[in-house]
Amino acid sequence: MFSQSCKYAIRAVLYLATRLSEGERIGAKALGEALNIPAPFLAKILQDLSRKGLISSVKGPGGGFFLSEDNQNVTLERIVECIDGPEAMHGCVLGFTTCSSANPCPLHVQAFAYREGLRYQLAHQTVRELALRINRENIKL
Amino acid sequence: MFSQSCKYAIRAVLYLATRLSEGERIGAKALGEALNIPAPFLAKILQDLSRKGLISSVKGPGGGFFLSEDNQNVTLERIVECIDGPEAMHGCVLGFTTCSSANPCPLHVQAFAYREGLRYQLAHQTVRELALRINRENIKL
DNA sequence: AGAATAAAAAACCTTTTTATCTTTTATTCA
DNA sequence: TGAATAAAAGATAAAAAGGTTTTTTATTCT
Repeated sequence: MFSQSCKYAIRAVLYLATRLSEGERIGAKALGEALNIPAPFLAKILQDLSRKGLISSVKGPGGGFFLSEDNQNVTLERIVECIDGPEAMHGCVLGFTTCSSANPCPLHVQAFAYREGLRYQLAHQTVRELALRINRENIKL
Repeated sequence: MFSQSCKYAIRAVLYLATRLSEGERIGAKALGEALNIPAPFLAKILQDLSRKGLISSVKGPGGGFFLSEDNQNVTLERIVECIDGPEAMHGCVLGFTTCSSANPCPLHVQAFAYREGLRYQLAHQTVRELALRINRENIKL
């Protein structure tokens, strides 16, 4: 469903949203260690996200990655799009180019329900909202 | 979700189930052409399925791939397992090793509910049953 | 028996994904 | 100002997925 990079990206952003206090920043290395993700690889991913304005960063001593107020209003869907591309959650499960409810592939109904359900969450839930739930329900990253 | 190989495998098996009459067989080359799948690559996949007894084959002139009575009782889940491995539909969406309903990842509830729906179909629907529906509803492959 | 056919098997190549390493640039702070 | 820090950028490496080619083996049909 999601590429490895995309999974890393989601976990990293949620870490920034839930574990960093106001004004605090974290470097790629420390974040990699905290989440058990290869740090140089994670750095690449964070730079992608930063370039597209989904997360923020500052260079130099005391610098690192963090989320601005704006960044917290980003939906998970945009993060997925940024890393896996806009088609990540839209293609047919069986790879049919013509698959639709009018012209369904053999697994269309089940697959569509599954994916749309998840996609709805990703599209409608912001990082901020999800972060609140993670804290409230004490969910691990 | 499914690898390219797995998508090809499912389509190929469903072709055998719906387009071949009693006693008929089809070669990898013709099947590749019919389904728009690179034939040599498809051949390898078919050989995997054949080795594990999910489809049948005979060599030599007039030979090719086909489904025995037994083969038609195979579930799609077994085909997916054969090609993508047993964990294909079981891992956490975010790649957490510890993800479960007791210890959920941030997307667990949504992802789990919808994925189980699809998995249930794959696990309980045989190739024969799906083939009937494909014929009844005139679904394209 | 021998030619033709087609799967099985094995080796190989290409592309994409995942991961690492090195250099450069911007920032802070002493 | 300059040393230290950390992101940005780019180049490289390793592994996996996707795809092709070649050789071998089994079967059929003349």
